[in-house]
Amino acid sequence: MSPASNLTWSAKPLSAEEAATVAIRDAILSGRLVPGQRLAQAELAAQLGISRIPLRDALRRLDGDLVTIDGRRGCWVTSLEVDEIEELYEIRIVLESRCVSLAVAGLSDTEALHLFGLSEQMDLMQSDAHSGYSTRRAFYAELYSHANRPRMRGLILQLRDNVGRYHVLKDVRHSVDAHEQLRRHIMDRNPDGAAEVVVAHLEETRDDLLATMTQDEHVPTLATEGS
Amino acid sequence: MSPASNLTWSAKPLSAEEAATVAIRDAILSGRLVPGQRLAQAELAAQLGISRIPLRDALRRLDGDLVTIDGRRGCWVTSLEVDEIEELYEIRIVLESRCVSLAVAGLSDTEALHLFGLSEQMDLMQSDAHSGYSTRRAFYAELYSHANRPRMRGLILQLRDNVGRYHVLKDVRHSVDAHEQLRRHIMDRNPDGAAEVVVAHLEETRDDLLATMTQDEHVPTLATEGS
DNA sequence: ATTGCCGAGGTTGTATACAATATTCAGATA
DNA sequence: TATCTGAATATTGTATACAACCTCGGCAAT
Repeated sequence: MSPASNLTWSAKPLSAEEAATVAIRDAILSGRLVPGQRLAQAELAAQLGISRIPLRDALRRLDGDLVTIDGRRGCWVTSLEVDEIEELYEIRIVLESRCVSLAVAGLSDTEALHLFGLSEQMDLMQSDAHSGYSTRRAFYAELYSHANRPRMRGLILQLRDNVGRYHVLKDVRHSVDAHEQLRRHIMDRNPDGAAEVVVAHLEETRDDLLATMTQDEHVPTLATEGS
Repeated sequence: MSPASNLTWSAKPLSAEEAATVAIRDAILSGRLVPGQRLAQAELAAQLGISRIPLRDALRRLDGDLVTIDGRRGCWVTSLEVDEIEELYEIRIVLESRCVSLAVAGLSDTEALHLFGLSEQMDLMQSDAHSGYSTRRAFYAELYSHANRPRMRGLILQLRDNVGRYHVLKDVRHSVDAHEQLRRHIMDRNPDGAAEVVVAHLEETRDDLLATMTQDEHVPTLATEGS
């Protein structure tokens, strides 16, 4: 159809709003902007070298997800309470169990093998926390794409990002263990087994996160303390 | 707790952006703006009596849901293909079965009775299609609020609105039937039964919609024909 | 000491004006 | 006749300027 040289979506002239959107999203996901932090339009626009108009567009686009806008009172990085995190994990469990089941059921041989290799690479190169998160996200994005449910996949990745910001650097032993089981179910084309592993992994991850949040008693709410 | 006189959220000075958001959303949900219809900023802003800036904010807020923005090429009312509608119904089934189960399980006596009466009223006053949809939506919004899952409830209502625009005036016999069964399960505090009824009802509604869409062969895609 | 009431400062919302890009239609050419 | 080119037109993106509102001090009164 088209030459491979142009398949890279080369040199798209990113608009200021799109650039601001990815910049703010990346800053929030990487932890440079912490939950509860105020997002002043003038300051952010100056930092990004753009006007307030495209910045406002970007904030509106992220509103209700990573950013919370409260009318004329301003906007902050969305801060999640313990109850909300529990609920988000519940939604993830419902959606991801279905999605991984569909994905594994429809895998071809080469696709299964590709995912197997991707999963092994993922467990090997665990450098820092942020790149590790990014690698795991890419793996699940690839895996879920085989379910042929684009809206469900988008919702899942959105929920994942929403709750992933709260994970601090922790031991990933049971994560590696779960991935090994998942690899086996992928090669065996076992949808139910894969769904069980994903559900168990999500529950464990959720409990770990809630444990650290409650014991630290450092639930970020509004963070009005300055630098 | 608080006097009923002030519980109506009285006289909130709606901003131009909020007014535009609800106006556009209502126009799309009521069918005055059909799927695929172009949304020219200048024209819409003039109709609403506001500038383009708050209108753009409103469109950005609806983007990805009821409105599709494609860079500098403009925005349209989101048009759903058959595959997308099937997927949205699949997500609804997964989420709503869980949500109705949780809601019915935690119902008090007075709450159950209140929902029972609401459901009966709903089946009696079936005036036109639009107000009927609105009434049913209010019932499910009330029912699902008892599940104490605000994010899940919001997602469900959003999905419901997204797919509800495609329903034309049809016979509602099986709908009345399903509601009667649901009422019984509500009074009996039967979560599993309620979930089964909701799933069956959603599947039937989905099949009806897909049948009319495929037989009419009038799947709205871009609708470039003028008035 | 606590509560209520201003008023200055700062932040957000909105309108206008301009720049950049997509669309369209006329005309020329194969 | 079909297709390609290019300029005119229309629409969107962005910057600046101004208006409206919220916040946070201080001060007075209970």
